[in-house]
Amino acid sequence: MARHLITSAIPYINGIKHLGNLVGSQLPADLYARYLRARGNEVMFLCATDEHGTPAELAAAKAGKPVADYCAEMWAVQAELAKGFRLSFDHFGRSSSPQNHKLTQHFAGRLADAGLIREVSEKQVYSHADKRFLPDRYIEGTCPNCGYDKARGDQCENCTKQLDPTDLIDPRSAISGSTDLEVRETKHLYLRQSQMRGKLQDWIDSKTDWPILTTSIAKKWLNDGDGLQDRGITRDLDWGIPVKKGEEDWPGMEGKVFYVWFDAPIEYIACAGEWAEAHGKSDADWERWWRTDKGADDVRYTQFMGKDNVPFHTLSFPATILGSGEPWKLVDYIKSFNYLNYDGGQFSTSQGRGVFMDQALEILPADYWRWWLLSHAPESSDSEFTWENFQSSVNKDLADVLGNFASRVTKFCRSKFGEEVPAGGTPGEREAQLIDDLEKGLRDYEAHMDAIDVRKSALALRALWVLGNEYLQDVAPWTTFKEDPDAAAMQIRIALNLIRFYAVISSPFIPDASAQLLTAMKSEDAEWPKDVASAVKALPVGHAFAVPEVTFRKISDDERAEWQERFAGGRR
RNA sequence: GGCGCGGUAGCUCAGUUGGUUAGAGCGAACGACUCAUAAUCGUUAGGUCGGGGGUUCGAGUCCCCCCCACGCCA
Repeated sequence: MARHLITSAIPYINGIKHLGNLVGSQLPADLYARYLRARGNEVMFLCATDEHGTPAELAAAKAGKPVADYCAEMWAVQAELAKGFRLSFDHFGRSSSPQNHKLTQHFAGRLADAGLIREVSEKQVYSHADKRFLPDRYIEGTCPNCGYDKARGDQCENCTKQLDPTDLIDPRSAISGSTDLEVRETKHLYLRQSQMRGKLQDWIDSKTDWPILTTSIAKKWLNDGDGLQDRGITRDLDWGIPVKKGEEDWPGMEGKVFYVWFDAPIEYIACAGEWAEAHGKSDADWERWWRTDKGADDVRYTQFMGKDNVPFHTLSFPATILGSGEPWKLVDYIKSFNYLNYDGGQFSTSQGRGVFMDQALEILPADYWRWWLLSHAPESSDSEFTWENFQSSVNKDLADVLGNFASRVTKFCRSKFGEEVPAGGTPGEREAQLIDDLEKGLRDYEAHMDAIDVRKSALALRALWVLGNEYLQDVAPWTTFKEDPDAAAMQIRIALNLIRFYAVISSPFIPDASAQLLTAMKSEDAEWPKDVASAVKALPVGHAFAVPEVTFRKISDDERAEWQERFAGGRR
């Protein structure tokens, strides 16, 4: 039994995430967490909302609410959706928590002491009407290059030219439209990542088992151009963690907050502190997950994220941790994902294109989505959601292969032997063969799960389901029953046990259906099978069961067409 | 423009350090079966592995050039 710390990239507080976001981090992280727990490991699975920054402030203003209230509400919404998708976080925290305030300030202080922070004076646009500094992309004006009148301060969308806010003709605030702008001098803190380049390079180079996607992104940032650049870690905003050096004030930094990318990953750690508080535990209880001097040296830490988050997790956050000089746990393995596209294009929040987490749960139970998303996870390249594919995958894999297996076995038994595991007969060569095949298949499945090969795991699991149908088809108890009822009883006894076996091993993918099947089999034995031979005898002769409700219903062509239409976008 | 990840059967994708007739699932055709959610099981068909050169006894797998898609950056 090992100890596993698992984190999923923390979703931004602003708005409801789409299925691409879900499959890019939270869902595969949950799969892995559930699997490791099922195998008897001690698991700490953490996630949180990323709450700071300008977008949250603007969304709150748009909703007419104080930003803290807005974040609290959106956190509740996201927590509820996470629950809806059965994401089994040990704690779902908030980057705005007191724990994260304290820890972020602590890290900044340590980094400053280590000489890894420098102060930089820069010019930024201040809006009198908005009473705030404007990030580049919140300044609009006419492009000096092409004359487009809605160019943003960072780039012109029309001609794609990169811009500086001061390049714009007739600049105005994208928030209020005000032209009462002023360029002001302001001071900010920069993390001297460039100083850490060697250390980070060595660390990345030591991770030979990481996916190419992960290391290639990290190496690009380390080596491109002049190499890893220092990054600003503060902003002139109200909403965020006040800049402090540990517990002390930071002269010259009054009224400023840490930039969201600096405090967000620290929330991974702070979240464990929130977990401890929420469960009445001590500091030692969470520190044993994060401090290698306090018990975390035997922890294996795995992070899940979309490819856009890789630079922060391979470079910025490790720079923070290494730079602190304290024995915090560094990540052991980063599992990163490509993007999921939607029906020939991208998911789009602004156009309402694609399926979002709340909508998905409105039309179908979580397991349907979990199965499709995980069995098609964008591991090696971007992948594509299509309704045809979703429909055929759900109908074939879940309804026909697994659901129907449970149905045919239980109904046959009920009609011939009644609703209990029948006695009689002796397993023979064919059963030995089945057990052998299942044993190999199970090992294959476990190997893929251990390696976090999500798609391959799904394929291997499905192959195990197929073995059951194959066996039934082969021994045909409905025929056997006519000449040798005892033999048929033995065959169906095995098959009934397979239902329980499938429920147990499928639970990381489809927890609700697994629970339903286990309930139908009236079994509480959900322990991961040590070997198949004993697993197919777990339900003894005479053990009562019930015919389960339809475990997975099919998606009709009409539904598919209707949903395709409904989520095509362009409705907002 | 630079860089990155890809371009493998109708569809979604596997293909370790180059090595016998390129694989899986779905879809298709045919057959078997009838317990079951018109489900299941079996068989078969289907690809000049984006294009062109090269290295090698041998390349989807290495090198060069080009084309296409996506992404990142300037």
